[in-house]
Amino acid sequence: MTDRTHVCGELNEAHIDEEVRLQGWVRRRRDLGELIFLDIRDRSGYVQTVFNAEISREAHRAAEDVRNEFVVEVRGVVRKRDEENVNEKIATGKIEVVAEELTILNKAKALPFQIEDDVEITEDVRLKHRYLDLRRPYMTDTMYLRHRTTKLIRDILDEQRFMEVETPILTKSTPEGARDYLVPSRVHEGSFYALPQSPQLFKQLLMVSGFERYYQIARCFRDEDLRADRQPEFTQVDIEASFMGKEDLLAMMEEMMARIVKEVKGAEIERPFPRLTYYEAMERFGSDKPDLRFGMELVDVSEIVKDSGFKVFASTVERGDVVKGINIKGVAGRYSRKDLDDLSSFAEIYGAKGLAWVKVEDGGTLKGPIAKFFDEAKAAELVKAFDAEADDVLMFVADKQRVAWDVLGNLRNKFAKELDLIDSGEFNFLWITEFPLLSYDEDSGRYVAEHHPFTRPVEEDIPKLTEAPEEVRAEAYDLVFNGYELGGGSQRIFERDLQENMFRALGFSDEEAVSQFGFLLDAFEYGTPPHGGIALGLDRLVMILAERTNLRDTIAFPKTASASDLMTNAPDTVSDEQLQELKLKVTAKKE
RNA sequence: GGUCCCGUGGUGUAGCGGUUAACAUGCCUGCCUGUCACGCAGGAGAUCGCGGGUUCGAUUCCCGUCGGGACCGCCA
Repeated sequence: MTDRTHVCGELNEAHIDEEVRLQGWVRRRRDLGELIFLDIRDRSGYVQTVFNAEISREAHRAAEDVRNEFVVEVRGVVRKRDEENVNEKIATGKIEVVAEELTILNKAKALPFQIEDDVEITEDVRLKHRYLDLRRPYMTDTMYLRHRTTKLIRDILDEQRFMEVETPILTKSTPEGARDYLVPSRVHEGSFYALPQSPQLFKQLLMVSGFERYYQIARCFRDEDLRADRQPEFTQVDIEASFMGKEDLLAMMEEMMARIVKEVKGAEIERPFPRLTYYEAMERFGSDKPDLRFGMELVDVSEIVKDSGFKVFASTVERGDVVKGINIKGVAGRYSRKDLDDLSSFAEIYGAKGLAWVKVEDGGTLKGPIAKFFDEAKAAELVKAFDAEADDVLMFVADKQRVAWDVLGNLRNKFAKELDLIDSGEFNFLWITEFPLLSYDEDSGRYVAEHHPFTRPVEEDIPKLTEAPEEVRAEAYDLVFNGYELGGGSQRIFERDLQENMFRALGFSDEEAVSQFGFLLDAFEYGTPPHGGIALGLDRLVMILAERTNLRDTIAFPKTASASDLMTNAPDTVSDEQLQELKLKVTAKKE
């Protein structure tokens, strides 16, 4: 076996009359008797080869035995196709290779599914045969897009004098945050490593080390339930910088995003990215990761409806909650009374008791089950508040602020999708700033960090850390891309006493703080520079760029919704010997 | 932990309280010199996910279970 001389997808008219040796997979075989066509595919694409019995009886004979996905070597001569035989649909369609010799390098059984883009295959079949699924051009293309994105990120950060440093995978379990994946230690019986949820502490310690600009394409692990955009192991572009203010960091990230979108999608995006405070994002869009490619903003009508005849609304405002709504433009004719009533179950998912609606008719008249509660003046006020016209539908939620935000934010996205309001060619980035530093957790009866415990409070809010923790804003920023949370970062605490105050605000005793994070507190005493950073979800970035709605399609070997790998059958039981070595006893019921 | 959807030849689907379980594609055989989703003719291939129940009879209805998917909770 000799090396190939060319790759299939790059053959063109410049190669006419050249003798070539190709190696690849048989994409498809078309047998016309004395004439056989084999499409030969490699990573670069595919090209048609012709086996004509009149040219080589032997090669033709060999081609008769070939089947789809055999790996073959074809020696032949590139020929221009006759005008009528040109295939405009493929890159190599103007030429073909006249085969003189065929060697079967390896056979293939009939496949569980065809290697094509346009076939629907259920997820479990794809995952069980992932190596075949990845042969499909659209999967190969996505993995290549991922590679280019990653490469670009490395190039850009390198230009900016960032250095890549690897941090441990076997690390320490710390309180706060997601559930850890644990790894038992053999050497230290009864002790466990944890897989990192992120390299957070290590990257901050690298700042103490004076590395100044660090990055890592880092694998992270969180043992929480999965979603379409959440895998138990995922990849973060992890970045940290000393002596680099927030503005410089955000500007650099914006440039990175712009270059990636340009390179991968060929599109220009506007900079600087818009910024919304957390509160504004929630008030206007009901989400801390709003998709700004469409409008449909939330409107607070509490003041209008508080003295209306509709008791549900009035009493909601009475007890200090809110009535908010959105205007779904031009759909009154499209949705029946039943369609709109049925949306209540959608609202209930997010904890609302229900959903109210009115249709707007000519002249601003309201129609629907609750329309009768609003007199002419109130109706006019509502129409004005929503900037409503005939054929609009107004949807209302009367509930706690949080619930109103959630329901309407999700409703907004649902309708945008349903009404096809989103231009898929648009790339929308924005920053969300001024997150609350802490929030009160009812279950544990204490404050928990919204971002993480190392996030720096906004300077002027620091005094409030003890008396009014929920009012403290964080020096944090999230990057939102097309309605997905792409990443988040913050300026960090770098002083021991402030960090200790933060731990106290989180309800840690000083002993607990030292036992869990003593190494960090100690490090802060040896000259720690001001620093901050950000982490981006690489899988999500690729997912959005590849226009997928599912993270699995951007990961070569992903897990199912129940966190298993159908190809290797992980996780799996282990032998008693292995357990004994680790001094572990399994109490789970055997199946 | 919870809610919802799906499970039928290799693959993707249809179907129905009693069927010879249908269609497309793939696979196998034969024919074919310009195909490129080649075509034509023929053929093989299904314990209808698994267990239980209702019924004279269940692939079909019910319950459970397993597997896949989406979502709520969870994810600093």
